[in-house]
Amino acid sequence: MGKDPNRPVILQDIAKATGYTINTVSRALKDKDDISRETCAYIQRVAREMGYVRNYLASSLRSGRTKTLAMIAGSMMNPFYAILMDLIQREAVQYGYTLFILCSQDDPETELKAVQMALSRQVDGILITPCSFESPALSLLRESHIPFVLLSRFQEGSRDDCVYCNDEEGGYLAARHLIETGHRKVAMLTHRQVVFSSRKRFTGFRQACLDAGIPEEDIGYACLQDPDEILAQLKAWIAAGFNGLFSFCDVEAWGTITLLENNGFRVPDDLHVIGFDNILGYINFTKPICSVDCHLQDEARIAIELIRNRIHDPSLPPQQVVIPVDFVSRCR
Amino acid sequence: MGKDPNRPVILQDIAKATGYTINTVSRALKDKDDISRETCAYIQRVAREMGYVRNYLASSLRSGRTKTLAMIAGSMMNPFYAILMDLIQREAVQYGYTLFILCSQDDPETELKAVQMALSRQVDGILITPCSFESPALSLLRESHIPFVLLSRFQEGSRDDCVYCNDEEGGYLAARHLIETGHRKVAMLTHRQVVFSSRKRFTGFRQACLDAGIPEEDIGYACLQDPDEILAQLKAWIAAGFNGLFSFCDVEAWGTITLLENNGFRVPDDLHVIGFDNILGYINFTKPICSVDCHLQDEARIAIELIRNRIHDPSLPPQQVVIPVDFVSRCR
DNA sequence: CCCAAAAACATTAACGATCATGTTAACGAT
DNA sequence: ATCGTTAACATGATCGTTAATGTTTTTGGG
Repeated sequence: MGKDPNRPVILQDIAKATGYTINTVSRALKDKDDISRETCAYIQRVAREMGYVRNYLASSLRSGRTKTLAMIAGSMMNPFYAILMDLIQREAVQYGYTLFILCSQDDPETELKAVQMALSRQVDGILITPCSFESPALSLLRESHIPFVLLSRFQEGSRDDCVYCNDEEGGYLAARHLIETGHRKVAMLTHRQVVFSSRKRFTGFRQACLDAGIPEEDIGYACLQDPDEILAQLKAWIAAGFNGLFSFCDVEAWGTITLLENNGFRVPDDLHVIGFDNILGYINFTKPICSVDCHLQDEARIAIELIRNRIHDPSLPPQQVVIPVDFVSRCR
Repeated sequence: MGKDPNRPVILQDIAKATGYTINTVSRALKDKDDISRETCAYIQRVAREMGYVRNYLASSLRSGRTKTLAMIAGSMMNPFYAILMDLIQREAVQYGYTLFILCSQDDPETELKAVQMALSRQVDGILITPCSFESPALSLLRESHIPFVLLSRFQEGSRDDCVYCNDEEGGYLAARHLIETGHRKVAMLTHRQVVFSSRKRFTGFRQACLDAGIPEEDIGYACLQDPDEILAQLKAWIAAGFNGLFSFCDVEAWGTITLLENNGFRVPDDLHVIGFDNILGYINFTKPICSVDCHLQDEARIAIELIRNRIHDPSLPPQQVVIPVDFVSRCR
């Protein structure tokens, strides 16, 4: 006839146990200031003893704030996103936020569903690296009037909140490093046309080459996905005397290095391959490569800062933060 | 005087628009069977047109099920966990679950907070790779009567639901591979004493060696964290004629390989290093190594299956699933 | 043609918390 | 002594949805 013994403790139980009302208990547990010191301490003690855990569903439904964020990224199999997610999670938890994770697998339809799911969950804000800027998910997001921040993505002329690194400067630094270490025929390789980042990085890359007096024909660029095509391109470059390669990112750089080594080439002797993101600042199980440090930890910190600002004041003007980069040399 | 135009559409709005009651709308949207076909279709159409998204807070509060799961793992910077998370997310979404992600940073206190947070969020179930089996988080979890599944963790004699791979068999296969490829002095190296997995893998490893007639003194084992100590141990082994190394996992194997190569050794010529987890089955940016495939995708699938079973029927006997492993050779 | 049963929808009461107001008593100032 | 103020708590409504029942209306069997 008794109640379920496994039923979680609710405010009502504490109210009954302490003789105060539910409201007073609620306020006491939130350290509101119109409860006397002793009552507050007493209620909190009893709550702790009874093993009370706040029901966020009820709390959020009433208050309108869930203290949850959603992160929507392509895939956690890419260490870049995984590391970013880890950093963001750590940052979010500092402010009492819990993080939903949704992977779009770089598929616009899945991404749209992810946004819908996040909206369904009444998240306070969304952190997203959209597949593209034509993504329907992004349109829905803009219509929904829910705070969101674009991670590592930036569209010229957009009014979305975003945080991204100085890609152009990064490309410039990358080229300058290659040039300073004696490479005079250099190229950039990217797998997927990640809008803007890729172009920006090449813009800076090219500029540094021109500034150093390298002629146009000695500045290579290719956007390829198929390993066979990539290998063919690499062979062509090497045959043409190219000896420096700037990869779009570290992950692609390692892929390229593995590809080269598996095909009898030697890195960096045949081709000096450098990357972007400086993932080695966070993990340490791969071959050391030179890279552009885009300070992911800062990006995570700022992303949370931006979303908090936006949640706090939806009328803020667009917040667009560019993170400065610097070059990390790991040459022998 | 009008209402907030950005206010999301709720059942009430649809009720008003269609002339039915809130309840009917709710039931129609859930395809319940005591609403006529036409009414159901009509309501769903209007709901879609009005851009209705279900409020999970209210829904969950009332129904008692949140359709959320929490995954608690050490860190997403470790690709092993990141990949597992990605796979689990994909699997979870198939069944309508949204995933909270919580990182414990392998710290028992943070882990405990993560569990409390998950409980606060009223998740339907928790997937966790606990720091240790003495973890207070695990105790809380057991007391809370909330469904949970241990990932890649198993404690002899425990009655927790869990899914893990056949570590002993994996170790056996690893050693057999080393032996078959001509290595007669072999060792296993592990960084952290991950309870059971590590011991089990060595048990199998050692057995395979003994079965092949390798004497005890030619079977090495070390559990070290400090890179300097690891390097010293590796040097000692190599000096003693050891030429085969079984790393606890792929990530550690790559770390070891990088360490060796940075110190003038050559892999696999000086030391053939193999790993565990077959992460290369999911990512492809690192040096190819031989590894034991523990079928992470199966683990993810089964984890979700187990948690769903447990949610559906809390009285089920403990479900403990061992995933068979096999060896993937990537020798040149 | 009556009654039982089913179909299709409505009504009411939760779920567990928080918000906006009430209420009471104590206190100091005038 | 009166009034206003504040401290400390209580009351009632509400968040948006779903579960448990009601209430009609229709249908079919004898």
